[in-house]
Amino acid sequence: MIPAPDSTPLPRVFFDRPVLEVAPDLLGRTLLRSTDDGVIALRLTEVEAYAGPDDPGSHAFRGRSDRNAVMFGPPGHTYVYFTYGMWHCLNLVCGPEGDPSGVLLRAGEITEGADLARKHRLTSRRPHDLAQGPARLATALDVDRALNGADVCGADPAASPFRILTGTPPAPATIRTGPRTGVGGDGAAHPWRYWIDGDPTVSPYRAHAPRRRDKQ
DNA sequence: GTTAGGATGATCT
DNA sequence: GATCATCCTAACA
Repeated sequence: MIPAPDSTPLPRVFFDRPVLEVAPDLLGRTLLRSTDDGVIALRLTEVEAYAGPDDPGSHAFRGRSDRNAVMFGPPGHTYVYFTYGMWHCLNLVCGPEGDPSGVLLRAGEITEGADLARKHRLTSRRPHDLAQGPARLATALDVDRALNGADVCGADPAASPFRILTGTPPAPATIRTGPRTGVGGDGAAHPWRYWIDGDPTVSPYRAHAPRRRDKQ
């Protein structure tokens, strides 16, 4: 069977580029998540780039650790971390091996397997809520630390829990950029958040709000 | 429609 | 002990 053009898996060379090229290029692509219960397809609509060891917003900013080790590894693998005590977030490692860059997958549209995604997400009222926001996205796809370091470009597609398909990239004019969510300080200066303009699944922007430490 | 606050734990200083 | 690339609910306009 000859796969349709838009269902070709992206090869590793796709991710072996500067992360600021890869991130916008991921919009409109389809992330395939295979589980024992079925397949979920997600059309990516919002991502953020985390660019190397000098990016103060990046987990790799303070060097390599057990937690972020896969970011320093070869491109085309997942980086999954646990945050805020209850949520997971899913990233894709980019750039050549040794360059700790990655793309945070922030939001997308479930195009297949919505029932399965809904089962993973306990509270979601509307279809566009299912993967609207990085933690929701990871929850909908049933992603946790067990999937950290998974190969997205493995030789045997059947053996991988993830695959990214060519999909249908949006017209460049509809790609918007802005500051990243929740990144303050020097990191906020860079417009390294990318989304598809007007897409209902894009998460609402929340500016970085410094924690109040007053406790009278 | 908006906003404030609580939940919750690994990681790093 | 502070931080954190968040989400959800309740309360209010």
